Amino acid sequence: MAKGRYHHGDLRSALLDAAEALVRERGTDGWSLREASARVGVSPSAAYHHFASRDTLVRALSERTLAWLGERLRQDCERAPGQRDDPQRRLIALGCSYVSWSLDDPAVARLVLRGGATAPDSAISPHPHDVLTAELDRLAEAGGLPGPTREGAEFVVWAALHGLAVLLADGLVRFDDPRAVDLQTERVVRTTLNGLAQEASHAAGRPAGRSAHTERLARRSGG
Amino acid sequence: MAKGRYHHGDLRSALLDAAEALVRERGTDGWSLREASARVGVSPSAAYHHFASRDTLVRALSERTLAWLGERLRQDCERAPGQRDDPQRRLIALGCSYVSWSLDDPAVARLVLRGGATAPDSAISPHPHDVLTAELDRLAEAGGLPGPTREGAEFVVWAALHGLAVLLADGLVRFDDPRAVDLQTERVVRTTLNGLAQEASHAAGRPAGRSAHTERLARRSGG
DNA sequence: CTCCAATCTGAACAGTGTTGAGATGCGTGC
DNA sequence: GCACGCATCTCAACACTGTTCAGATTGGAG
Repeated sequence: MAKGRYHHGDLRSALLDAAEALVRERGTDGWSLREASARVGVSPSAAYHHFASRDTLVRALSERTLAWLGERLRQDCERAPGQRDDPQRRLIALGCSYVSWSLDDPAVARLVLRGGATAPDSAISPHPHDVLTAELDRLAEAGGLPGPTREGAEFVVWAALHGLAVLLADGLVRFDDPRAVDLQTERVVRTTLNGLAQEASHAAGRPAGRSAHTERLARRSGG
Repeated sequence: MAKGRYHHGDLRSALLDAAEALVRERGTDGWSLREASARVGVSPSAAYHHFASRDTLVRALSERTLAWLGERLRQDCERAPGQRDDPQRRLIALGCSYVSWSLDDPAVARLVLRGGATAPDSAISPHPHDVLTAELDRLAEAGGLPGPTREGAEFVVWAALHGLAVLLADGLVRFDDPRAVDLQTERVVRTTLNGLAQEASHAAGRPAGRSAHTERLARRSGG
């Protein structure tokens, strides 16, 4: 469409589409702004009327994908197998959705998960992180996260899921059977949630002693 | 040293040093092979007698750093506070060392953790992953991972730690107080290990139903 | 129908990774 | 002590990149 026209119509999203396709074909960094422009049938400099720089384009693509992912996570929570209201099942579904996306679309996932798009403002809606937070709230209300355990629980669950997603997207971990990915993800979510729930009982023990890192910091600043 | 000499002496590691410094100064990707060569006082093409491409240089730097990190993790396990033989304490020390490194040297960490260096062969010794595995073995021998829980436990712990490290290195998560990082890391390790240890008792429940991902796969291949 | 502002083009700039032909000098064999 | 081979490095060039800017083109408002 729009072949031969001087004004393209919606060059902005056409460029985003081309960039996304190029990321899939040539890898996260194996493409150029000029290539994307050429694919859309437009001169390289045309892109600069829609994006301040190549990096801005990448960031925009990242935000678009992140919003799409947020919506997908939300939907897959609803479609969770078993009783729909089991908060743990929903979190497992969220995790599997997140991880399997990064495995099915690794190049794009690398681009997105590398950060930069997750800038503070950037009106990404729904942001994946917010979807996770909401599900954890649901679990807490159902009594799955007793006492003060809820606070900061996002970090723990998010780190575990994000870590698995990144390891898979970067190819640092491989599974032969695609079902193994789901099983592994389920295990990670279950383990993390169980560990969190159990936190209250073990809570007596305060973290004792400084870690090697804190030691280093203290030595450096003369503390 | 070696100023003005035609033959540099040890250009290979000099280039690695220059690249490492540039990564710290200008960010993970904000530097060029030419710049590194110039800094060493050598023509750009000289680098190609030591590295097949820029990417090879990056990978070599990555491997060098990974080996250094493995050694650091190993040492910080020994220097764990409290009783030196407590396997959980050792694992917490390992985690704090790993995470704090990625926070203290984020640009280099991004380069390394992005993968590619962790190729199957690449004689990285000691590989950080192997150090973790060894510590988990130690924990299992001490009875901390009952029954079949040990199998695949690396994935869970590694994912959680890696996730936290990557989130911090990419700036997606920030902590004001540097002590908070250690506390958060300790929480992640504790939670994960507790969750794993508890796995045996919950083990009756088999993973029920397919996730949305497996559903998609099944639909795609007509299963 | 005219004109404006948004949009796109074309040519140019500095800088990039990479290559190949030739200069240089270290270490080895005599 | 000396010549020579070969690893090492230089120089010049290639195609390509992101980016800029003056000017051509056009859809839509008045």
